[in-house]
Amino acid sequence: MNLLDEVRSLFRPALVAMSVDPAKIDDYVAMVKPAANADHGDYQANMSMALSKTLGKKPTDVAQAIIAALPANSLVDSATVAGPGFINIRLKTDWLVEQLQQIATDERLGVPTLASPKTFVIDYSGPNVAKPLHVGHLRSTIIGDSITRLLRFLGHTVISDNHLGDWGTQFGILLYGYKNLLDREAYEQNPVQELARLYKAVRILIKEAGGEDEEAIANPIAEKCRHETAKLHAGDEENLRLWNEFMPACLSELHSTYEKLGILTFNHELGESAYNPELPEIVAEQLAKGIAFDSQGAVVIPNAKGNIPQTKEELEKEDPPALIRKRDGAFTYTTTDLATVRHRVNVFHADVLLYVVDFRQSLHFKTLFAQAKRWGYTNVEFEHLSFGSVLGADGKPFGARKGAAPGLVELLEESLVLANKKYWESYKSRKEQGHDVPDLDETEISKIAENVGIGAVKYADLSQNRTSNYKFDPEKMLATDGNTSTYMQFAFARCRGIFRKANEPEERFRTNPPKVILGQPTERALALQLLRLPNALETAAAEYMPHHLTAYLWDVAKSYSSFNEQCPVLKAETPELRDSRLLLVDLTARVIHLTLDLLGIKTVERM
RNA sequence: GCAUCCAUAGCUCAACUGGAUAGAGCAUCGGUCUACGAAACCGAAGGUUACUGGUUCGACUCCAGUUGGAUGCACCA
Repeated sequence: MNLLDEVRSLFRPALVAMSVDPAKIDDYVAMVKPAANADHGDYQANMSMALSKTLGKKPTDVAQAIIAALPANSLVDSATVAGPGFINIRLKTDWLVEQLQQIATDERLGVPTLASPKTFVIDYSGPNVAKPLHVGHLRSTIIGDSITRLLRFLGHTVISDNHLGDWGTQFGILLYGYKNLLDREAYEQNPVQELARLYKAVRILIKEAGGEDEEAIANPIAEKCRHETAKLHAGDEENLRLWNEFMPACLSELHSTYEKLGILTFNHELGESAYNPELPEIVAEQLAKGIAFDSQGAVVIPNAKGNIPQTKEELEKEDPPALIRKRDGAFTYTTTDLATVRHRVNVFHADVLLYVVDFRQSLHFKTLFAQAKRWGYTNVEFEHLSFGSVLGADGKPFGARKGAAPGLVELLEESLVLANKKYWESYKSRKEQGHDVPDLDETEISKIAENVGIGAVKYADLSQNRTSNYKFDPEKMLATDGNTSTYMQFAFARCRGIFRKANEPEERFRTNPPKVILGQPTERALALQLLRLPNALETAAAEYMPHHLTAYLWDVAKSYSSFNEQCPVLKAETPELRDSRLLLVDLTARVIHLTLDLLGIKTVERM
């Protein structure tokens, strides 16, 4: 049950009755929204002003007419005209009470399952497996993880595929390092650590050899690394053997980081290497179909406009074509991405392909999607879910080339230590105040610190609009006050604390819920927020924007805190009121738990 | 040079896609605990939404231009 849709459904017949242009009714109905200001009621309808011209009446008269034409219903308490022609709607409290009772018995808390689910293939994280993850990898990984969870909860089939960078220049670096700088003993003891050391050591050598521009052709070390990569791609036996030896180590390192982050296991991890055998055939097919062309010794595909600009003048005016086979015969990531499209549609039967990748690749995806359509994938929806860069304190992006970005594992570790410290601070101050504070065992405390610490890092990122750039500020990321996961986890822990003290099984409130009494304004406000869950999830899913979930959580948790302040639960005046409030508390806990879970963040019973 | 994105309170960000008085959090100032958890609550202050025009009942949002920034632009991925 979606509150907003319920209200909107009343306006449709009213607008039809007023003979509004049928083609535009959807647009007008969409002008029913949650009230921007709670003083104006629960919902507001803004179509009267827009309609006034076509109907030739004053906006306020139009509003009156719409109100008069609303069908009989049990949910609207009052609909009044305000200002230049706004319609303010207040819902019947009795109706809210009924809805609360319904969602209490619903495992999905009122969120409907989709009538027509789709199959999504979502591509996110996609790290270079030879490098340790840094803060720049955080966004793709956790945004993708959250979108996967959300779409699945709504009922879609979501196949997650981690398109690993496992075949590129970074292996050339490892191969060069292995052949020239290896500490054999260290490698045998701990291959992952030694490979990481080699990787860093070679990067430093490259930097020293080439000065600022480490990719300069003149850089002898970089050249040797490229040579190793080329040999690998050409099937050189030794390099291939080493690649097979390195991969398990690299992957286990990567997976251990994912585990620390607490993200879902990928359904597939088909990296670049997986598609390598298909690439020659793909280029051949596209050439044969006349959708790829020889150009200057390479094979290219047209830009999104369908052109292949070649001269300097032409290239200055529009986007370049993309290479799918280089002059030297090697393939590019565009070729590989075309292979992934084919695989995801033909083998995974995707209806929608999602790519959670940095906004800097938007030109690449624009070109890729256009080519995929020319190739025949016209019934598939392509979405590049781009996100902004991670910026340093100076406001400049952490270029992958600068290599100065803080490591992800270190950041998580730092957050965890801080959360542990906060726990003991809280423990101490509560003891001093005479609270009855249980002495938890060490494993439980470290579990709490982990969930709070990791949650803080994830939430800080997910709570921002993904399209904007992201200033990496450890202090803000590790903050535990304000709009943070800690606040939500705290609200949840308080809910659970009440139930512990009440000594009541939650089951009673979920199988045979008591009648809710919405006497206090804070009770009603909380109830309304709880009922808005389906709407929040739909909004977040429609735009693949997890920050709508955090905004909703923040509203719920704030409403709960105010309620908690003003409405005693266990000491409520009557048993009926106590029951009513216990139900609200249980629902709040369930809503917070669910929404945090969709963000990939865990709750804790105590903190 | 061309293209994409961006510019909102001191700082970090919202604004449900064109609606009422542009909202939060930090930071600042003031008020709340013999306790259902103060990791909290209540309040104050803080704005010419970069600038200039335009579109219309109505613009942070759409259009044009200006300034400033980020990013991308054929053999890295």
